[in-house]
Amino acid sequence: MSNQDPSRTRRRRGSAQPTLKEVAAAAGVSSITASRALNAPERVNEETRKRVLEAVDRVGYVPNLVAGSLASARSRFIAVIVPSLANAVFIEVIRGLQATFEAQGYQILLGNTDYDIEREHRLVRTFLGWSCSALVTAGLRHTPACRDLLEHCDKPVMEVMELGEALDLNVGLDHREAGRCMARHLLERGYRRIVYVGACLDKDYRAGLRFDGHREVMEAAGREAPLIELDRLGSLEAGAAGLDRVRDAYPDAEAIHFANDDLAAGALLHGFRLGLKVPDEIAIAGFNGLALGQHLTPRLTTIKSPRETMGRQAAEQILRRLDGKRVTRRQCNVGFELLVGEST
Amino acid sequence: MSNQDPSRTRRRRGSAQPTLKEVAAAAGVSSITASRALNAPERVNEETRKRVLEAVDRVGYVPNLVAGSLASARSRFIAVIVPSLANAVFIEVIRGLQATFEAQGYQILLGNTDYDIEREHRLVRTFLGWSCSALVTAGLRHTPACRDLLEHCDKPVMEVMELGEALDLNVGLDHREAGRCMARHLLERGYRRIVYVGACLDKDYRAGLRFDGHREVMEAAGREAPLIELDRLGSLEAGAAGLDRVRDAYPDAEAIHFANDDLAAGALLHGFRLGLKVPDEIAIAGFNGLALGQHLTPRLTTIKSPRETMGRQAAEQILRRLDGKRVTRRQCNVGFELLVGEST
DNA sequence: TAGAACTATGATAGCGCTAACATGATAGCG
DNA sequence: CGCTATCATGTTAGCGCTATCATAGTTCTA
Repeated sequence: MSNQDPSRTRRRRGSAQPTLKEVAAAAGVSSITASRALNAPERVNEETRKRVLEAVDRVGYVPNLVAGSLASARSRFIAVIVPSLANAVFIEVIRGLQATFEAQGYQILLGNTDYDIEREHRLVRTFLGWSCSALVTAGLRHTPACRDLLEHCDKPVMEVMELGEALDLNVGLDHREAGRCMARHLLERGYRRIVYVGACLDKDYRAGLRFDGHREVMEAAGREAPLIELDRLGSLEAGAAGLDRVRDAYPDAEAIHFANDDLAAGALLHGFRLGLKVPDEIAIAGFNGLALGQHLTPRLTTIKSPRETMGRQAAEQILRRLDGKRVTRRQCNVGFELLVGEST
Repeated sequence: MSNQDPSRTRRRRGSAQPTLKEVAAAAGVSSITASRALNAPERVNEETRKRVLEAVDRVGYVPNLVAGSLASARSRFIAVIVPSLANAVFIEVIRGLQATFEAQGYQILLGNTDYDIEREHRLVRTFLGWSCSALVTAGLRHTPACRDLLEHCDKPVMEVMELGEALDLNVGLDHREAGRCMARHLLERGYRRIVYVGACLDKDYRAGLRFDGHREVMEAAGREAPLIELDRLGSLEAGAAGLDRVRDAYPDAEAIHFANDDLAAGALLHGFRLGLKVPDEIAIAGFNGLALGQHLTPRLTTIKSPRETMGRQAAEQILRRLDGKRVTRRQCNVGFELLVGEST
């Protein structure tokens, strides 16, 4: 059986949507002129541009960005990779990135690693496959293969959240120093038996860095630095459990340095339920500077990091680089601020 | 000055990355076989597949998804459009969507409208331009042009959060009924002078629907339904301000029905700072069932909606549709649950 | 054992757009 | 006035992949 119509050429129909060619025909110009009218208006006569825009409306044209990206070998995608969406901290960074990038016509591709650097690697591959314009990832730890990809992809790579030996661009803060800062504060307040409570420090290794700073200061002061590690990531429940575990394991503890505000707030609220006097019976400190902590009674002592700003700064640096400007300061320390409440 | 080598054809270099063709050459097969080895393994001999995969590793091939999408006229993108990233509610829905879609190899394209349906329209255009496989948007309200795009794009369109006259698929809950439910609860508890406090009800119109339900029940009971509208969206600060405004404007109010838990928790915490007895002096109720409310003392009475589940269900329905299966039940009510705490 | 059905692979032609080069018209300059 | 510079537009050839059709070999069926 032969083809019913051998003269008919092979058929393939894409999206059935109107294409630039049709717009061009409707406007009486070539398709490249239509393309320019949309993407580089200054290169086209005012009159012509108007005609093209009218034609766009008339035929209901929606640009095929996939085709455009393939042809130009670049997309207006920015890959953003974070370890978790459950943690408000990352959401705020994303918000800063998003606001800045969207205003410049970039679209964010969001990836979630669940604190797994293998998944990070997979996400990086995928996003590179989308010809993203730049990559933003939370943290400095990657698999060797992922490192390799990032180093050789020839796109701006931004590592946010922490400072250190970065691949390319880096906006963040010094977590070890933040840990030291809070430990010093607690010692200054006169507390001596201080327990650090973290959750999954292997995953949330930045909290691990803060603990390192904490321990450093404690040991320099000739004090021990006991650690309790919870097995669930930051949540109010986990914080409540943490308080119980400290009271159980270290009945004479005077203060608890929590790895983050979720845990600390959970402990504070739990302490309240138990009728515990904070900070007289036990002092509580956190990290992040979430709004919640500042609305509790007593207000939570914590360290505030400028997360949305961090996102904005990261985005701005990347945009500068994408505009062809050399970025001189590749590393940017956004710092942090000790907020002293009544909980310590 | 002529070209240095006129015989050389026009040059254009894409990403300088290895392509499928190179992989194919390295594996000694045609590029289409290499393509199949990666995308339809069952259509290729076991041996051949292995050789291709080795070649992929050898040359460091990263698939160009843009080219693939153009050729196949579909991408593994799912567009997700939410009004805000500042609101934990949407984040949780996104989490549900993300977990389900990512497991199936789909990538989420996240868009944020800032509660502006014009921006929603722009985002829909952009995402359609990316040949996304499906669209998820929070809510049933769109500009007419956006409606039109969504109706004619021939892709699964999922409207989440609320139930109603949907374009295509719909997973959500009945906000009006939720408002009724809480109003009934407050009346049953014996409160009579009840103030509803919302924030930007024109934007957060779902909270407006809940107020409608609330008012309906109040009026049926022969009671008034005073409304106080704040000008900042849900936050602890706004909730504190809301409590102050109610005490100022309605000194004899017995209960406050807040539009969401952020406001309610803010009020509860503020009341605590003021030394106000809740619920004796004033009862407080919220909506959402956030973890925070359940950790406060007194526990917040609220209505819990299964947000992550909503995301998962939405994703599953879409996946079913994308797999070619007809979805019979286009509308899915995920319901809600009244959580009675000690705050009422 | 002829034919159907299936398996494994390949050749070819796009997908819809834009980079690179080309062209013709007009303006600017000494 | 000839020459270059600039502007507005067009022609052509891909970007890297996959849909479609084609082909040869193998297995199954009656």
